[in-house]
Amino acid sequence: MSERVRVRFAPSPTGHLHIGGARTAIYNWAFARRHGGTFVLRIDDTDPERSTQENTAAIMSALRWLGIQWDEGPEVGGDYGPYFQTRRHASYSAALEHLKAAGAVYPCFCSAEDLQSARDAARAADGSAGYARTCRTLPAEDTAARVAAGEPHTWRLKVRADRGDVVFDDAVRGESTFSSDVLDDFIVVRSDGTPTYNFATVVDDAEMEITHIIRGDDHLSNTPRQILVYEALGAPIPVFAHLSMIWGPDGKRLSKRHGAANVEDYRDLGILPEALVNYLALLGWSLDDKTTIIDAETLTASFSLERVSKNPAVFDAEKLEWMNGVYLRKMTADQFVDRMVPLLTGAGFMTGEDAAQRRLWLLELAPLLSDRVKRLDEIVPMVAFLFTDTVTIEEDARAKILEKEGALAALDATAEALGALGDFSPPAIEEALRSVPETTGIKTRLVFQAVRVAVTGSTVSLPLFESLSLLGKERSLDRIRAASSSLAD
RNA sequence: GGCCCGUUGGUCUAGCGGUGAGGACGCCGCCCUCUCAAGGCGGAAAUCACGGGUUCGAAUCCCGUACGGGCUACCA
Repeated sequence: MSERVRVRFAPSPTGHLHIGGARTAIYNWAFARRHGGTFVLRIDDTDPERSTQENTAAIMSALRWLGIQWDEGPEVGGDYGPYFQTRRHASYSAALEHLKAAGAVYPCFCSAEDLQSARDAARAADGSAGYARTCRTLPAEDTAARVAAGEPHTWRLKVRADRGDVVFDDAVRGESTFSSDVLDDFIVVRSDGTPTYNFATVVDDAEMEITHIIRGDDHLSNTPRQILVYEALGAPIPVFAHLSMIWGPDGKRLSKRHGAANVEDYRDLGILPEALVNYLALLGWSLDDKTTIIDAETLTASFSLERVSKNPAVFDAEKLEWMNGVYLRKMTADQFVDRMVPLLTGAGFMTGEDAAQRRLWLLELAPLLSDRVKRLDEIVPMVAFLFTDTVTIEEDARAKILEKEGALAALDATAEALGALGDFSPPAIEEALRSVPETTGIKTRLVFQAVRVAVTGSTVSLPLFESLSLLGKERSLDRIRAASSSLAD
């Protein structure tokens, strides 16, 4: 592995960036960084039906959001472009010509329908499914004539009769062997002249001098075919590393059926990119026996294929959220405020201008939030009471607290104590509030809860003294008095 | 059906012939405490899928079985 490392992430833009794809990208990226190699992004858009530019843009923006920078690829360029398969036809036809000249490929005139029925029959008979090589033995003069006459045909790879088993050493799963009799003469170029996936990827990977192919498990069975293409092309065979799948809780491949399955779903839920990268990095790879929080720097300094686990992993959204909370708590107040401002303006609580003017106020609010939030989207409901003129008191909060014996007296006494305050700082408020139980004999717990309900509308809220201080004296008193008079009725 | 791959607490994992099988999430309890969190401490939770070997000794090595997954296209 002393050669220079070149790896690639080659998504097909048939959808947005999936969690599984994101992990594959992270592993490739980390591997490249670890070895001082090159990480290339290539868009495998050879499926014209489902590939869209919108998806390509979404994938790239998701990667950038994650902090996964590619060294070569769309928008950044590189010496091995173009980086879209749809623009690489010249390479594929050149490769095909090369194979034709070498006699490594032959035309097949079978129709898709015939192939299908032959396949069905073969499978029913003996379980085999490969192509019967009907056209392989056609005389060369005839096939040349038919091709020249424009008869529809595909091109198939002529697997050498003496090839034997295909054996390769997968960097994560070890030695894998595929028996030669499951290797049929598969199609490399379709009747419309476009390359099949197994052909296009190999041509590209060979031309781009990719040294390590780190990809999903679902490509494991394709690997022997691809090795055959490398051999036919006379290109060096890269190291393969197959990553196991990411499952939903039901043991099926993670998908939209399970809820959020795309990177941007998690972004919208208020997950931090560094938390998602951390979580995915450790979903199938480990640094040692205890590391659970790992930053990008450590990851890119220590990632290794040897420590990638072979078994599939169930995606645990709860653990991701816990981890997100860890990152949220690690942020400084300034960083946290930067993250919350868009949410507050988005909720219509304040304008960007307000946010700038009230920066100090926001900085006081931030630490109250960061300790009790796992996702950014929990912030808005938690702070809503600070941005409304009045507050709606929850039904059972009213029944459970305000209608209790002594609550009314507690509110009145609190209004009085607070009204006398000049300094409306949390410590001053605390002192005033603590005096209420002393003078009235009402339990502290009831006093505090009554005030909390009156001011926030709920029995659960941010810390009381700070909440009152942030709300301001006037609004706090208004709410306490309003609750009191509603009770007096 | 055929071919491949996988199997350590509910989940992610450590382990690479001799451990009381370690950590994390989640769960439960206690402490802290103005509610909720956060934090601290403690606990329950794994016959290492099962059955055979190999070995003085297997979660670790070998062979089967079961279960799960992937591939089996002129999709990627």
